[in-house]
Amino acid sequence: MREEGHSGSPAADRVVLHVDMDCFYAACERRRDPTLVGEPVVVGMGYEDGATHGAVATASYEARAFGVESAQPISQALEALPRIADETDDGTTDDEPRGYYRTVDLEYYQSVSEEVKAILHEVSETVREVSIDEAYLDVTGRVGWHSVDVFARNLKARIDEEVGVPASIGVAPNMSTAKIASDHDKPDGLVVVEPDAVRGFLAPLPVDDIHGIGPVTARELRSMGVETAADLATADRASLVDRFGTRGREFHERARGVDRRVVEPVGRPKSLSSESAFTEQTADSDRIADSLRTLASEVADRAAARDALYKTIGIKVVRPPFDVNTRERSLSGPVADADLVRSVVADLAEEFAGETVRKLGVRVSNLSFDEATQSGLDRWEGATPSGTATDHATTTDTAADGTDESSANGSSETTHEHPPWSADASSDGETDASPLRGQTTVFDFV
DNA sequence: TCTGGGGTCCTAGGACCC
DNA sequence: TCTGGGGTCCTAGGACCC
Repeated sequence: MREEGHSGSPAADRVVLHVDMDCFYAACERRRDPTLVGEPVVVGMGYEDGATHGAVATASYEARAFGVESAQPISQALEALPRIADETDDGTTDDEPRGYYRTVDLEYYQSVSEEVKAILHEVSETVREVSIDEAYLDVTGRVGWHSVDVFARNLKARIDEEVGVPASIGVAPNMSTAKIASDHDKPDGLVVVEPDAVRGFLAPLPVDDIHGIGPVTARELRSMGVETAADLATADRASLVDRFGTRGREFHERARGVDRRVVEPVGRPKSLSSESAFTEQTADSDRIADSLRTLASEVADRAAARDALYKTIGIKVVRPPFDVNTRERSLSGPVADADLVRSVVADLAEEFAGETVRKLGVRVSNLSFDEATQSGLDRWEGATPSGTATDHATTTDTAADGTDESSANGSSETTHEHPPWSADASSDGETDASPLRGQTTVFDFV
């Protein structure tokens, strides 16, 4: 990420919003099925109706109240909060709490996300979309600190009224603080941290509220006697760098409310991957080979759909209990060739022949996006196969099963484009005009 | 707590080159 | 025979995020 140079202007000059949708997947399910409003909703990944495997992708606050957490195994979530559909089962009393379980429907969530993002782009020229449910806006020069609270409240209201999902917004002079602010009063929160208030706002927070500090780093920091952002802000920089490398310097700055990153749109992806877990661990070599072939094809298709060339092909093999192994091989030049992906994957997997696995993955990385492929392959075909074709030949040599000669330009795979989002549900006509909660937490003390 | 899927970034050692 | 310092690329693993 680019950093603002020297420049006389302090970072405090920026007005950055972090928009974070609340329990986004669950909110989408509620938008589609309003009877879920106010009910405990659990959205599971790798989960199918009636099954017990998979993990919690999102739990509504009502479900969280029963101890359901995101990333938790579905089996555990079901213990904490049985499924509504189980009601016909015997032996349970009627007043036992029940939850609605749904399977992720990413396409639908994407379509809802697009609607939200469209609004964000309308109100700000500078938008960084971080994920399906999160974005940064830089509205410096458009909105001042005196009016940003009204601006943000209107934005929240628009998203709620026009799309029908709740958002929390944090406003601060930089990305890091805005992110923390949006998290501070969830759900449906609005927290404004003015430049003079940043240090005071951050000071009491636990270190792991800082983006980039997870459980491992937090534990290590605590062992150094660093518990809060204030501790971190006043810690000795040199020893932080000593312990954490370049991240140490970053942590120190973030804790002091310093973040020179500029809000800019995300660029091209750096890697593409597909993975999938077996419902039960297996040593069946046919199943494993099959699964790898499928994953390889998926990844190659997705790369083709994005006009991406890749130079590195890798696999991930997870052995019980949870032993993650990765292997990768770089080619001598970028290619887009599904057959090659499959054969390199098979080759890399040989090392694990006979092993019991619980999960497999395939990844392509070292991506490049060639203009030529964007405007159509024809121009390429006759032109100059030389460079990549020879590269390719050298790489297939290393492949055990000697794949036949196909060249970088020649993925014969048909690309399965996703259909355009079929957003059903236009605006839900009768949702009560969401009352502006009108509550803003403004940190403007010094 | 027996663990889903899609990503990003950092580290560290080794190969290789000049 | 012993051996400097800088740079880049490759690979494996790990922390972290949503």
